[in-house]
Amino acid sequence: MSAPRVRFAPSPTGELHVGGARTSLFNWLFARQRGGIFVLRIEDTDTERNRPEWVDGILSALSWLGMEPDEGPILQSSRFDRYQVAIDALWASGALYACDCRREDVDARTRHSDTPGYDGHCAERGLARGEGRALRFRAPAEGSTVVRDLVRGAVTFPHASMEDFVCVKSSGQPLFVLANVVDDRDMAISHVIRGEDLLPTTPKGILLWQALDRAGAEAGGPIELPVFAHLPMLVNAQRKKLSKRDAHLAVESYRDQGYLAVAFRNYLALLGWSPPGQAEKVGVDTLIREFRLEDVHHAPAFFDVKKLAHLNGEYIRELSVEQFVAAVKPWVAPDSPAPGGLSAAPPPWDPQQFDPAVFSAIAPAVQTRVVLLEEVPAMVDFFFRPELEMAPEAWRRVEADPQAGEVLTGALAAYEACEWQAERLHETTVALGEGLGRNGRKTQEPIRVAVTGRTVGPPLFESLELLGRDEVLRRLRAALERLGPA
RNA sequence: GGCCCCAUCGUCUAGUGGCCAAGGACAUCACCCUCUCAAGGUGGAGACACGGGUUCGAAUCCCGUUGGGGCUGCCA
Repeated sequence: MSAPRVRFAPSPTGELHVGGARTSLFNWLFARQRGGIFVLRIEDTDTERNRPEWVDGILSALSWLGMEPDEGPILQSSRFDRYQVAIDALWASGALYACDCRREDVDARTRHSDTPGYDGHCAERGLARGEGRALRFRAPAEGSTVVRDLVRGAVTFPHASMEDFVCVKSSGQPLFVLANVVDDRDMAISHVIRGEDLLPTTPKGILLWQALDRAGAEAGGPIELPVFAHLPMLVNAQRKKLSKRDAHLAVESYRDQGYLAVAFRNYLALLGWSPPGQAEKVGVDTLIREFRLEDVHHAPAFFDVKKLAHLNGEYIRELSVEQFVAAVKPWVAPDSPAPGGLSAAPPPWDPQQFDPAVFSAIAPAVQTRVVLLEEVPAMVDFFFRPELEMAPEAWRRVEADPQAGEVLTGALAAYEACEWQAERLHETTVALGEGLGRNGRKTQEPIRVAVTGRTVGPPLFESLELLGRDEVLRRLRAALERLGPA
């Protein structure tokens, strides 16, 4: 069998959303596995509601995920002449008829009918093509069309339930089904891998395909029908198809939050499919090697951000410190502009204050404590902003601690003399606590809050070491002052 | 309403007639580790929608019911 040609064919009506990304991934995996070609086609026949600039977003999102198209983007809006040829051939062969019915007239006629949809009013009127007249496909009255689907098997659609559907608007513009079929023929697509929502329109496409064969629309004669594979939908918490209304759908927003592309891609692959064996965290090589359309699950899947986040944490921890530091750079020391269309939130400090050496030193401790790259700045901000941001709830804990003053005073004295090294600071602090009848856990808290402004954060004594004696003492004094006389 | 698809722990899934008193992962709970928080380790709770068949044997096959979803547009 020759190398397959597949396509991802989004309509640019928004940013690339996770459902589209999953569809794209399965197409891409299939192509890579078999040495095929992955085509990106932009379905923008509806000129009313498409925005050309969205194409850039789709491209950059695909690129982020490592799924660069081998061909394209090909815009349907640039191919109207091709559709015109197909429409003329179809018309000449009698596969189409003109219709000037208005929607409300059709509705009025069919309101009490058993068979909803268009009633074939214009089928035999012999109307000429022309302004204000749509073109409908003459659907067969009997028989059925079978969709051969790699994930679902053979699905039969009786023609009796199919209306004479419109495939050319009264404006002369082709509708999705027609453009889709003409493109798949022209681009020699061998496998149509897309969302299950397109399954019901597939028989229409097949009928159009066969009509095009009969009409001799292309010089080369009949073209073999592609193999279909309809992927289960991605649904929201209400089990409804993901729509633009659902929040947190844009792939770009995951990138901007600091999800790693490898993690995101790995997670996407787990939606509707699973690698053999027990491991879910698998590299792209395994994905490409093991992916099987035949093994794709049939039921819809919910996009679980919690699981994605966990996977992301695993991938973050797997990074070397150097890789981690490089990956976080847009969040802690942004260049302008950021690479790859990334739009990271600016760090809460003056860039001048950022010290790469300090950050690199604390990075290993940070790496196990974040699940998203965007969480990093808040975890290390106390290093890089002289005016400490004190979390109110953290300070309340200090105020509620009757020994807080003693701990801080004791620490101030002990740290003035102590060797400035994390392990020494640890021992010193524990000793200080013992004198007050406190364990290490209790002792470190007021100090941590005084120095970092929070009750949680990176290991305290390493942080103190990095901050330096003078700064630590300064913050301890400030906290003491804020606490007031005991 | 019509046509079509689907149905295993809360979630994502393994399972293709006996290896399943149903396995893994996330989430959750407990414990261990521990300077906080994480990470890590150990353990727990947690599902075959229901009813009929077929079969020596069914989560796996068939039928029905119920439930969910998609499509039904001169959107894609």
